[in-house]
Amino acid sequence: MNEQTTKDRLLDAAEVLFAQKGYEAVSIREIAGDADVNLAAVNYHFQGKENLYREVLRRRLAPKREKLLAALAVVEAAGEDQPRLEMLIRAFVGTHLEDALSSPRGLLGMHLMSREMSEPRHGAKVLLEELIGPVRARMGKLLVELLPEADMTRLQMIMGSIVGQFIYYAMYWHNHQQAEEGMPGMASAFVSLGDDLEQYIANVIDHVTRFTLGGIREISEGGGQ
Amino acid sequence: MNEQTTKDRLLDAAEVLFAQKGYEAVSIREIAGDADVNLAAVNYHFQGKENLYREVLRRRLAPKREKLLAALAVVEAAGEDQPRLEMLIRAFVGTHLEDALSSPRGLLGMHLMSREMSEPRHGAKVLLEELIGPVRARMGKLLVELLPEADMTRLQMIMGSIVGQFIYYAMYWHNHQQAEEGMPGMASAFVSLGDDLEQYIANVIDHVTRFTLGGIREISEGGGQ
DNA sequence: GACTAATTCAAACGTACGATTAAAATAGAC
DNA sequence: GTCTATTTTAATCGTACGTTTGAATTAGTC
Repeated sequence: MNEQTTKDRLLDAAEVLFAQKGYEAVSIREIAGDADVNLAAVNYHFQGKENLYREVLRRRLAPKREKLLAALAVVEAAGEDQPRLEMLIRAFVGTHLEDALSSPRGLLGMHLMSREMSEPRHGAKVLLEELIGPVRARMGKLLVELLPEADMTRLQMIMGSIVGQFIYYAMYWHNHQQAEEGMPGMASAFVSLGDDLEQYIANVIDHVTRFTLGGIREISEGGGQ
Repeated sequence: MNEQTTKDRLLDAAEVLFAQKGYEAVSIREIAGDADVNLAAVNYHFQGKENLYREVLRRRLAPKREKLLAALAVVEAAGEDQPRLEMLIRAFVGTHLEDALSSPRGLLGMHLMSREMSEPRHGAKVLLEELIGPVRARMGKLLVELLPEADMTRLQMIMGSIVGQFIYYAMYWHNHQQAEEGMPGMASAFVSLGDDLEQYIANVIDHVTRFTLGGIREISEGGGQ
């Protein structure tokens, strides 16, 4: 009847719960219950809650890292006649967000990563750096190449502005979905950005790309200070 | 010897701990211990942990709301000959961040708010909306006035880009400070954005303002889609 | 089918938590 | 100084948590 192994059932259930509520708010009893698995299985297969969490992160983020590196490689290979800066931004934002659309569970990875970036958990910091570090390094190298006149601090802040927007829009969808169930008073203050995830993501990709390009241009033109 | 009331000691200790570790990771025993106060005082004065947290938020965010509304009023009063869009962005970002510099504890309010915005706690949602709702409403009204050609969705996304950057840079400082204590390996991947908070904040205000203005210009010029 | 290793299971362990209680101590009013 | 209301204190309650245990079950090998 159930083809999945106990280990996979646990990973699946844990992923949903961790993404929805955060690490601390989820008990392994709840995970085991959702996975229809005995409580002790968590410790048998993962040697503890913290490591289960790390495995959830790794499983979702490692493929995403590869997709991102591949997308950046395309930009690297592009000729100088092409709009490589726009390609770069769009590749970064688009790959991230389209991955979230690729499967019904894709969005969970974005929640997990966004949460972890805005508030790194102690036990997962090293893993997170292993997963996003290479992407950041490669993107940084490309930015240096495409914006040779900018110093390191400025490049760092540009990346911050991109990532900041990006995380915000991921969190926004998450919170917006949760807010809709039972908080009608909240809705009046929020203008809906669309109820269709696919359309929302397309909007965000387009907006962040153009907004970022404009921001970079403004900063680059002005020169120092 | 100690002039502060028990209530204030609790609020002060709780504020630091909640900002540093988040609501769930702090126990009322820890708060009472830091405040040098009996455990039961929390429930006597605040009727529970959740309400203590709300009072911490309220105490820090209510004055900030007033400062923001005052700053926005100045922009509203400005004549059309002045660069009101730039004034608006700078007022919003600057007031937020300069408040964080106004006292040694000012930064705590930013952490609390950023955390709460990126992941609203159930018990504090209504309070948060009461504190940031009026600011968002007034700022939205101003944006509509200054960017009459943009539709609601676009304005909403512009505000998202501003807030997203803003929260990211607040969190960044927070995490950066924590990362420095005992994670030297992390530093290699991060380019430091400065160790001086005052300089950091000045940089962020300037960067976010210019970046945002560029982004808005790019989006407005392009027109629809 | 017997033997072994891997897995699942029910039960319990120790701990930390938020909350409550009733007595003790303090402060304020007259 | 006495009486009352407020505040502080130590002790305890019930609960939920992550983890551990040892027996029961299943799967794999010859």
